[in-house]
Parts: sequence; structure tokens; C-alpha cells
Amino acid sequence: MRKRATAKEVADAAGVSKWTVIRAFTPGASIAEESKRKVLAAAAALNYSPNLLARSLATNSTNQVAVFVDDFSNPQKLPFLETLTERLQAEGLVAVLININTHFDHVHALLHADQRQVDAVILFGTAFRSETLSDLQLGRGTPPMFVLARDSQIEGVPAVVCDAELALREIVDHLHERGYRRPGFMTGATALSTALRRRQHFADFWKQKGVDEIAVLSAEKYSAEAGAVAVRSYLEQTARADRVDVLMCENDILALGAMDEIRSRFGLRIPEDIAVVGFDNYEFCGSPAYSLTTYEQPRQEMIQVIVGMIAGRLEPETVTLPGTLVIRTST
Amino acid sequence: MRKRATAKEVADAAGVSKWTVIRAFTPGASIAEESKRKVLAAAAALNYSPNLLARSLATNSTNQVAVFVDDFSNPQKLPFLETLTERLQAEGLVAVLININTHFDHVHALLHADQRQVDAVILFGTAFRSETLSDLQLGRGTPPMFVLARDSQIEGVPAVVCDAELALREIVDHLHERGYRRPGFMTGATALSTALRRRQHFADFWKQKGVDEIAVLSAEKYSAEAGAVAVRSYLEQTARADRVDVLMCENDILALGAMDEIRSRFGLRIPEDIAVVGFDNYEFCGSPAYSLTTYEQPRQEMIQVIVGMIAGRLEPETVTLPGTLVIRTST
DNA sequence: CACCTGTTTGCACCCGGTAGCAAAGAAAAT
DNA sequence: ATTTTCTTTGCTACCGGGTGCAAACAGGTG
Repeated sequence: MRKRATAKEVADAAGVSKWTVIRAFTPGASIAEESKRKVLAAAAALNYSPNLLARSLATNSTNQVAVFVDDFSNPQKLPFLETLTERLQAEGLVAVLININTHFDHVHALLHADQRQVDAVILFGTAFRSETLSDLQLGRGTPPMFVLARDSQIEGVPAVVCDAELALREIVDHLHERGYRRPGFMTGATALSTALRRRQHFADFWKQKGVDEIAVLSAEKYSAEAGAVAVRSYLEQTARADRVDVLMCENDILALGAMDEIRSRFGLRIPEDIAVVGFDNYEFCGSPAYSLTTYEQPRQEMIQVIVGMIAGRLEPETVTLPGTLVIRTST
Repeated sequence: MRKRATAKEVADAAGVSKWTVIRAFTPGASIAEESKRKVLAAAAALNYSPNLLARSLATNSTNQVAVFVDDFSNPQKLPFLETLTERLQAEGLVAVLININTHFDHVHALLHADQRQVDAVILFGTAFRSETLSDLQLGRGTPPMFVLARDSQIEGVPAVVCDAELALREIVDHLHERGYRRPGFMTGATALSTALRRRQHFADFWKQKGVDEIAVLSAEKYSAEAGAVAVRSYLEQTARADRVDVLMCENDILALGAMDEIRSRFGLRIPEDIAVVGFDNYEFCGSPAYSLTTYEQPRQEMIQVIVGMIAGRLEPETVTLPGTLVIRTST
């Protein structure tokens, strides 16, 4: 049961001091070609590689980034995670995925991340109030935080988001042009909903078009089931003549759940009886079974920017990026 | 820009030695009530918490588990990640999510995980050959590895999987009972496919029923698009009379893509013209738009077991767990 | 050959904890 | 009061590397 070789052991094998070994593994360090070759040979023989833990302790940088996620119900999280890990790894960073839930809340997670000395914390689509931060009163040592795909509600914490104002303007313009005049909006979990600003802009732009009243449907959370329940209770309680002619859902998952319910339970046609719009452009929205009009977030760009800020190439500041309206047959 | 407080600083503030401070933060350590109170007060004032990095270096255990993922196209990965992180965190462990791709392959990742001294590596649905391991010749120090949701192809590396034999038996029994006699099977990316053993068992059980011939459709990868392409080329090349009456797809994503294509491009009915079966029970399979018969992996149990083995409560060994056949209207 | 300059190398000390032993202090037994 | 025993505390050594400086070793010049 041999342990990992240490720099000292390699040094002895190569007939140099351990510092010379370290230099051989430090790019740009002052070391003679000759000894570097000797060291690398000895290192290869002993199968040595530097212990990143020890290095992190000494250099005070771990090259680890904590990623907080508190809602795994949106499948859109997966491609984001894919791109995020890929980009981080390209920068020599690695993602520590933290599941924020009732057993492990933001306070826990933040304390933990701090204790582990991560280089940064990404709040990915997750919410917490400023008070939480002041409760913790983590000193200056706290790792820098960034919010991804959600408005920051914390002073001094930058966010990288899709431009909700632009998105909703494009959506409302499109709907108005198509002739819809009785819009409805379905929100998801209230805690998360306000920060997305989607409902607010939706209402604002309709107002500009002269439509003041927006029917609001509230889903309990962001799931297809919740979307179905919300639309069911709406349709059951609303006379045919009073119903909306287009329903914008806060995200695709709600929209897909709503579409299923609208068609199979109420036998209504989409978009003839009710048009539906989602948000995110989740993979299945394009399937012929749904063909949902939706809005795609600029995932690559958003992640490019947030990783750039973490790597120090970009100034940390809130950045708003334009996405793309994807028009399909649900409108 | 104050740094984190250290044990030494707290010690000075509390008028004790740094070892006493450490004891106050070590559960079950021998320390007087009185001094513990003093230390905790001083620690609170200075906002001290132990540096886990330094602790890891000294104790030689990081409480970090590397999770390798190389295919983010299957949305089923997300609930697995959710449950996995939750369970790991409940054990005081944390997941380091590593994206295996062309820029960062298994060798890189393994070396990295080793350098970071992670406590274990989970190969989540990912593949690599034994040779890769011997190429690396990581000594004894290598962190223990476990394969999740996929057969292990490496000697001595245990896997936790859904029982494919049982699953396919149940599926074939069900299909046979429903009267299907001309089965087809759609495989995904070949590199991953064999390890799942699904096709093999599918063929074996049909043979037992006296059906020797299985039509095989090969998709390029595990995506809805690839599933659609595979079924399209099959249906275009196969006369109506020669076609399969039931198509089993290696996973749900292929199945959903195939269903879309079968219905919208070829105008065929499911299940009357062709029945379809998937695997995984991904959320949208239950939607009325698809209503796909599929097989659900025992996610909770699998993760319970693998985390138990990592935490040392369970003997590390390959474990095969039974899943559940979910019958819907696609068969 | 002495002198200067530039490159290599070794060293003491540090990063922030942990382990285990030995000394000091307090309580119990003689 | 003395000895024994248990609890509490301090200390040395260590985990595996990193930093900045000084010594050692070149090579070139006058």
C-alpha cells in the first residue's frame, strides 16, 4: 500500500533538493535544463505529481468554484452545467456542485464554501436574501460571489442574466402582431418568480400596446405537473368567452405541462383556442408533439462572461445579454 | 481586506494555546467546559471557522468525491445528480463535477482527481477501458473508483446498476403478452451501448419466446434527433409488411425522438402501427403527448448503495438492483 | 588572475491545521 | 499529607508544498 510520492522523495532519487523538484514543476521557474530533465525522469519513475491540496494551502487558491443549485426540476440546468463545467475546466478551474435544500441551506453552503477556500461561488438560478449574508457576517475573506441566470438581490454581487426586458418586448411584439389581445401569464414558485422580472415586463409591454389586463395563473413550483394544475383550475373556473387567447408561461416546463392539460383534458387546440409561449427553449420544445414558441437564453455567452469574470479577465459587474426568440407553431 | 482568522489568533484572543482552540472544534475532544466556552466566544468574535483545506492536508481526507460525467444529453442525469449531491452532502461529502470531453479526458480527470486527493471517484454513466487505467499506472494512492448506472469494465472497480436482465425480462414478457411478435431494438452510441447489456438481454429473452430475429436500428448518439434519424432511415428502407410491430429503444430520449418521427413524418399510429418502449422513465414520458411505456431505474436505492460504499458503511462490490416496469399506452 | 554579472540551487520559514505524548492540575483514594 | 488516577493543556513533529533571500556556481571581461 504505497502512498503518493512527495517532492522530497523525488529529490532524493534525482540527487537534488526538494526545491529544485518544485521548480521543475513550476512553469517559468529558474532551473537548469539538465536538472529539470533529471527531476522529470525521477518523477516519472516514482509516478510523482504535485499534491494540489498542499499547493492550495500554500498559495491560498484552490482553483475550485462552488456552484449552488437549489432547483433541479428544470432540465435546462443540465446543458448549463455542461457548458459551465467545460468552460471552467478550460480555465483550470473545477466545479464543486452544491445542492441547496432544506437540509443544506445557503448559510451552510456558504460557510462550507468559505471553509474550503473556493476561489468563487456561483449562485446558479438560486435565491437568497441579503440578510442571509449579513447573518453570516463572513469577513473580507469570503470568496467572491456571482449570480447566474437570475437577478442578483444582493448588493455588490454581480449577476449574468438574459435580458428579460428585451426578451419580453420581442415576445409581446410577436404576440401582438399575431393578433392576440387577451394575454395571460403563468408564474412559478413565487420566491423565484419576482427575480426573473418576466411577468412585470410582460405586463408593461402589453400596457404599451393598450392592453391593461393580464390574467395571472400561479403554479406552485416549476414543474410540468404544477403547470397542468394551474391551467386546469383556470380553465375550470373561467367561462370560454372570458378566457385568454394566449398564455405565456414563466418557463418551458410549465408551458409543456400546460399544453398537455389544455389539449388532452380540455380538448382545446393550440394555438387556435389558446396559444402558448414558454421560456428557455428546452430541447423538447422543438419536438412536433409540442412545437412551442419560446425564448432561448444565450447560454454560451452568459457562461463565457461569468467564467471570464471569475478568471479575472473581465471586470465583475452585472451583465445583461440578449437571447433569441424562437417562433414555432404554438403561437 | 482582512483574511480569515486562524486558530492561533483565536487562541491569543481567548488566552489559551492553539491546540485548545482546535479541541473546541473537534467533537469529542478532551476539553474543559469553561475553556470551550471561552474559545467559542473568541471564535465568534473573530468569526473563525476551521480551514478545511489545512485539515484535509493533515488528515489525508478531503471529503470530496469526484463525479465524472461524459454525456449530458440525457436529462435523466439531472435527477441523478440531485439525489447524488443530496446524499453525499448528508454524509458530509461534496461532489466535484467533472465534465469528461475531448479537451479533458479520463486520464486528465483521473490524474486531477488523484492530485486533489479526492476520497472517491464516481464514474457516472461513463466509460473507459482498463488500458487507460494501466497507462496511468497510478500507484496504490489512487482514490477508490465506483461506476454508477453502467457496467464496470474495469477489474476490481465495483458498479451499482439497475438489473438489466430482470428489466428486459419484464419488458419482453409484457410485449409478448400484448401480442407483439416482430421486435426491433434501437441502440445509441456504440461505445456506451454494449455496457448496458440491454440489447443482448432483449434478444435473449425473445429467443426464449421463439423469436430469433431482432431488427436493429443504430442511432449515432443518445439524442432525440439521432433517434428520429435512425427510425426514419429504417422506415424509409423497410416495406410496410416487413416492419417491426414494436420498437424498444435503449433509452427514453431515443424513444421520444422516434415517436415524434413515427407519428408526424410517417403518419403512423402508436401503438397500433408500431409500439414503442423506452428506458429510464424520464419525466416527459408520462405526458399525454407521449405516454411511453418504459422502465424506471431504482435511482434512490442505487445512490443509497453507492454512497454507502463510499462512506464505508457497505462493502464495495458490484450491486444490481431491480427497477420498475412502467406500462403506458405506447404498448 | 581578479572582478563582475547572471544563473542555479539550498535554506529557513510559512500555509493552517492534526496526532500523540508528556506535563500540569484537579479529584479521589490511602 | 501522600499517593493514585483522571482530566486538561501544551508541545514537538508532521501533512506536502510555496516564497524570498543568500550562497554557490557558472561565464565573460579587463
